[in-house]
Amino acid sequence: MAREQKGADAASGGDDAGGDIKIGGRLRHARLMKGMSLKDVAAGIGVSESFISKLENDKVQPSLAVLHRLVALLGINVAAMFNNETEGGGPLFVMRAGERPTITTRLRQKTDGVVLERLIPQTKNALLQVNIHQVVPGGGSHGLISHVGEEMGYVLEGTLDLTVGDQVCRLYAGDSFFFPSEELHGYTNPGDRVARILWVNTPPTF
Amino acid sequence: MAREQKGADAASGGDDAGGDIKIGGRLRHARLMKGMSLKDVAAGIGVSESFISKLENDKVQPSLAVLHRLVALLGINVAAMFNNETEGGGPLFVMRAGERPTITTRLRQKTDGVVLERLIPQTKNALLQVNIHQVVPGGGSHGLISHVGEEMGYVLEGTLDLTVGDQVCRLYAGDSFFFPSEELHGYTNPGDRVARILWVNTPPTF
DNA sequence: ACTGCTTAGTCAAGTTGCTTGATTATCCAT
DNA sequence: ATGGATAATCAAGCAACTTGACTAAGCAGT
Repeated sequence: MAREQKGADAASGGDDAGGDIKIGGRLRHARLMKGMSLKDVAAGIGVSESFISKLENDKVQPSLAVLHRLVALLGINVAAMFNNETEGGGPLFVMRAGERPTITTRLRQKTDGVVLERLIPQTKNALLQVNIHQVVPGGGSHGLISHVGEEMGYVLEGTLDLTVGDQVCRLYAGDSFFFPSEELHGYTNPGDRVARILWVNTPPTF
Repeated sequence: MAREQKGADAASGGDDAGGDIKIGGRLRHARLMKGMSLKDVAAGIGVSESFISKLENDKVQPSLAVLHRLVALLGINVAAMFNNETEGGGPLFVMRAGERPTITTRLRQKTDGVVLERLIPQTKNALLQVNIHQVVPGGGSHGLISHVGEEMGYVLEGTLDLTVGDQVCRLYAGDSFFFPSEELHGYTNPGDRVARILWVNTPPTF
């Protein structure tokens, strides 16, 4: 009686739930962004902790009701789960060295001579935000930004005085840094030539 | 889940071992940079896991023999424990240009002559994973990885042939790229000198 | 309706990574 | 020796997460 049975998910390679779209990774990302644990999320939407675990590992598909509560709690929208399309032709998006858009950010007058150069497309639901900050000598960003997530940077050239919390650190070309975005952070260029820093944020939303 | 910081023992009166120099934080940083667990380190130098924990929490001072094995395993030198540079206390994590661990990784696939240089510590639930890939001429990684998330890169120097899905693109110094990690991707270095690419993944949950 | 299959969701046990308290072993100074 | 400090171990515990067995609800097809 035991017939050939499975075959259903053979195409999608494993024990994921039914071969549907995989949203687990994005859910996990959004959760980690908010600094929540499985238990937090589970309690927040009224399901079990293990169920969230299975969701994030694509072992199950949530019902619409659950999904709705979930995205509401995580501060994302349902659309963010499904559009994995980068606009344009293929999935690969390349921006050439001289052809990237530069944004002169003078959010306030405190942002002296910082030019942002966008390295990746800014889709609305992106998980990454990467820019090259060009800071003129004496310039800097005294942003008292404090958002969730993590950020890191790599000094391409020049010198940078980076302040994070109450730590100040002078960075030179080739140095890299990392800190949780909750910390207040700002920077200035103490050198006498332009500093260029490749800066990575996650996530850009919220 | 806010991060609990405890921060009480800064005044050297706490339960740290003997009021000596505190090397725990640096040991932990070095360990995280290598992406190792307490158990890994403990097994690597032949002590118990809990002992490493106490070391990193400055509950105990290692013997010279243990310290020697420790720094050998972590790829640091004993001097790095005692020069009172910036790092140690706060949330900011800085890796100097020449001091980053390089991992001659043979990822699962054939990874010909690719050296990874880790730019940020590798914790379990990190949202970012950033490395500099050093690819020798003719070398490359044909990783058939397909995980959830996004990734991007920035060519620091050299030339790279990047394959994503069925697209192939030749990249030069200063170019940047971006694609969703679900796509199969690999790369080779078609040039005649080393290529260095700053590579960002999110999330590294696989 | 009934039967059977699939699957969202729960409960409990297991795993991992780390911390802590109690205990033993080792060194060093009287 | 002998006692005290402490390096190091063992075992228990905790928190975050995963996994397997189970329950229940939906949706087919006779």
